[in-house]
Amino acid sequence: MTQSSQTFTDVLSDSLAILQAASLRKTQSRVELLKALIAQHGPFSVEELHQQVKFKKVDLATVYRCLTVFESVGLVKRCDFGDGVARYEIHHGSSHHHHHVICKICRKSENIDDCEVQRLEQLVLSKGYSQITHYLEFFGICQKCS
Amino acid sequence: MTQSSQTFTDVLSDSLAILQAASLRKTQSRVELLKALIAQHGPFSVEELHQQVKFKKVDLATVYRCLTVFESVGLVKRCDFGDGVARYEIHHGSSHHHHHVICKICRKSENIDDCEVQRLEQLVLSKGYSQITHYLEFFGICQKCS
DNA sequence: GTACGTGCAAAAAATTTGCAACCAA
DNA sequence: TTGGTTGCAAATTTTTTGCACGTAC
Repeated sequence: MTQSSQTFTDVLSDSLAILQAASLRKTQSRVELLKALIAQHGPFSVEELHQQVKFKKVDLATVYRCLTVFESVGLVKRCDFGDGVARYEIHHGSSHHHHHVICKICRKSENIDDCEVQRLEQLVLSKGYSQITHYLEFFGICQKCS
Repeated sequence: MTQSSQTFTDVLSDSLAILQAASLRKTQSRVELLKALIAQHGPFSVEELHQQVKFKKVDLATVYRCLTVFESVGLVKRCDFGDGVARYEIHHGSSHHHHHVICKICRKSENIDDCEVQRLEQLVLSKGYSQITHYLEFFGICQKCS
């Protein structure tokens, strides 16, 4: 697993530290969401996350708002799997750059840890763009579905 | 330009042939949409396409329905730029595999014609997935916006 | 105490669907 | 003729926003 070098508790406290460093309050909603994001390896859709936290009285609108904030401070990464639903996964110190393979049928994803795309970013740089990032996803049909 | 090896007319008639080969009718809405998709290099959002064809009495729902059909026969490619809006670009014989750089601010895109990612697909293949495709987009800020 | 955040409800944006009329083959 | 398509309207789905209240610091 990508994030096994740190325990759940480590990642959570690091995440909370990032929140506080950004002058963001440690509210129950945010803590619950972070716990959900860290406990299982995402990416999760907003709806999936809401399912996990709504019994703690966390509203769907709050989920949207928290995820937006989390993304702005780099706590989560937004992923788009081409189906019109935004997904988020936790991002922390020991979670390195990676991509996903998404099953075209069940929509489950698996990590792809290799990435040779940095070189291509040079090309983009030479076209005059700055602050370049890239987004790479693989689509296929997993064994269970085929 | 990517598709300059064929003229507008060539690409349009090829596209219409694909439609007919798939037993899909050559309706005015579909022709107008294809013309819009071919005339300028996309990708276009559904809304942008609708703006281009609505004076021809093509309804927004029809745009959605046509694009879904076009995608299912490989006439267009769906692109997600991570902003929750689906975009489509024409795909035809002489339009080769490519990616985009998307400006984080104006959302305009430019083609990236190099792709070395095929090798990575081998890795995905070895994980038991079939019918693998990949999706790669670059994000950055273009000169005009920075 | 004072912002910042939240719940709730309503609005907005994006997409899908039902159905009668239309039209391409 | 006739079944695939469309326009229109309504319904869903996804996301955002306004506002008064709650709460972290």
